[in-house]
Amino acid sequence: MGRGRRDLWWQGRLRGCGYRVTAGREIILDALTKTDKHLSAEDIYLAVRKACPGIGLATIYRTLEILVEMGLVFKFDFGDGRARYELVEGPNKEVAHHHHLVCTNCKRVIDYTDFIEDEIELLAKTEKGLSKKYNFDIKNHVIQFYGICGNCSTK
Amino acid sequence: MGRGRRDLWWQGRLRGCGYRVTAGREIILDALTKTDKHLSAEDIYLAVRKACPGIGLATIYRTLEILVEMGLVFKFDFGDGRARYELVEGPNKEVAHHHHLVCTNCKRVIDYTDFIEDEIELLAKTEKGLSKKYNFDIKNHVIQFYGICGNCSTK
DNA sequence: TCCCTTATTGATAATGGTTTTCATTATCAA
DNA sequence: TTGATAATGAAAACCATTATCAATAAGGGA
Ligand SMILES: [Mn+2]
Ligand SMILES: [Mn+2]
Ligand SMILES: [Zn+2]
Ligand SMILES: [Zn+2]
Repeated sequence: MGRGRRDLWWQGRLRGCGYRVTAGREIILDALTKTDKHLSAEDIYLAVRKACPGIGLATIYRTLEILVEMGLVFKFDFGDGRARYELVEGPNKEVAHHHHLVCTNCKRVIDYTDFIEDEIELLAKTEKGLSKKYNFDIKNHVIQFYGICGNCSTK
Repeated sequence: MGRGRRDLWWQGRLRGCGYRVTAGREIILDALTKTDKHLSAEDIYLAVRKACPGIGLATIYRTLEILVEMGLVFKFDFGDGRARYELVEGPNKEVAHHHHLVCTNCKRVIDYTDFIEDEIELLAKTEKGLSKKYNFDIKNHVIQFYGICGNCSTK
């Protein structure tokens, strides 16, 4: 396992898109890599402040916008009034592709990877058909199930 | 085909949930029934003003919140900074269940019903499995494909 | 290594969709 | 018809996100 200077994998992608490599961008990407939660911009802001106290919230938003545009990060709306961000894929694919169960009552979000194989297969077929019929270049997809989680239904 | 007083189908549901039947609610539901577009609160406000000039924007928001909670209306986020609303199902199912293609460039939204049969079948299976495993009562789902539409890619 | 161009940043104000407040009005059961 | 109370409109408040702008830092070239 490589032990060299860490987290170089995304630097090339940033530079390739004409962006500069900065401490803020490194630490934000770091925060997203280290968690399995669905962080809001403010969550990231607070987490990142420890290692980089001077950072501004605007930088968080600007960086996230870039990362989403580059396809490194997903931006989600789970219905709680703020956007949530999640790494698409880690350097060695530690983050698996998955879909979401969203509780409309407590806003809890459950990642699931069960049944993903069948879904992926169907999605591939559907994407191909839709791309052709609607002349639409599909980049990614969102599948979310909404309902009431176990915690909320027992009350 | 019945010809009696129109649009009574939702009145029972409103009352059943403890809500009163009002002119505003009727006309808002009417606007949603009459269109195949994905209306924002302001779109509805402007459309409804013609028939009900005194109505306030706050009433639109309050009514939509109720309709979403009752399951008569879907609330979507297509990434253009405002929520979009769409009738779940008309009185006689004029509105078919469908999914969406969303252009991340121009924000255009395409409804599609192709491939829906396979999707529905898979979703039913997936929902059953997820409900049991995660003790989650699934009420509905969202499937959206993101990408670049034909208009945007030719430029 | 130093310079220079310019992308990036932090602080702050502005924006704008949505929610809240509150006094007035309308619904509907009795 | 009446009374309890839900619903409404106008306006202000809220608050996540974006824009502004002067200061700073990245990095290609000398
Ligand atoms: Mn997730
Ligand atoms: Mn639609
Ligand atoms: Zn819950
Ligand atoms: Zn487009």
